[in-house]
Amino acid sequence: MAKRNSRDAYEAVFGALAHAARRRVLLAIFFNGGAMTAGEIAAMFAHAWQTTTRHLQVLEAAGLLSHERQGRMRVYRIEQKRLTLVSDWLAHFQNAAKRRKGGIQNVRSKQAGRGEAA
Amino acid sequence: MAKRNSRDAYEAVFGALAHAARRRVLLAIFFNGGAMTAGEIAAMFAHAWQTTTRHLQVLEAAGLLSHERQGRMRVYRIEQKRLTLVSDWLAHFQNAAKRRKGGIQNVRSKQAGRGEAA
DNA sequence: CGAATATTCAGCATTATGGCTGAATATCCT
DNA sequence: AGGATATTCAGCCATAATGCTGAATATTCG
Repeated sequence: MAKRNSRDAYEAVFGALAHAARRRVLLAIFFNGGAMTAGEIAAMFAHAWQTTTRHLQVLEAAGLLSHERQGRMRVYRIEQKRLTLVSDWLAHFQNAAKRRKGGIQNVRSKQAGRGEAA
Repeated sequence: MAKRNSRDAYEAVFGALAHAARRRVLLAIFFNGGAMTAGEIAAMFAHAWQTTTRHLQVLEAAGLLSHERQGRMRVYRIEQKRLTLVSDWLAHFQNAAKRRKGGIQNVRSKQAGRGEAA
């Protein structure tokens, strides 16, 4: 319970990617074949293992990682598909069609009512 | 002085994208032709204008926006090129070559010394 | 000039984050 | 069983991030 697409999905994914250590974890797991044990991951950082544990939880909560127990160790696997959420978001900016070209020139003369839009 | 590529560039950009309001600002400006006044942007949100001002500063510090004064109003323009930093990062995961396939199977049997690597 | 408009700057309070240390759990080995 | 190994859980603290309100600043208009 925590990854129903859209809504907070973006929130979780972008939030997870906001920390260098977490981005590093994803990259490391990826280049390691897609999976790594918690210990291997924790060993990459200078901070306490427990701190990494928390990062792993954030990544997992965002759906970017999943884990599976293997004996007494825990293997984390990267969920690449989840990253498409980011590329999808970026894709918006590719859509040159919807861009209402002109911008700056006709910018002044608007500025009217301050509506709300949560 | 604060956007020498790499190092903190990723930090700044991913950090800026971590907040929904800021992602919304980028999208809005983009679909508005690439530029919008501070007031127009602030009007999209339910929170105080000053709060938006801060978001705009974060985005600008990350190099995702730039501004220019136009009379008594300030026009913010989106710096799309800066977004390539994100797609570049995502591209790593496309490189199927470097992936050392196999993963899980040979995962146990490692777990050795905990080195540091800030 | 003086009022109105458009915006940012400053400082404050609250909440979120990230890192630490000390348990607690679950396996594995002998 | 008892100890070592692999990890997470809990709770604490310092710092960062967000949102708010009250100035302050620059520009335009009558």
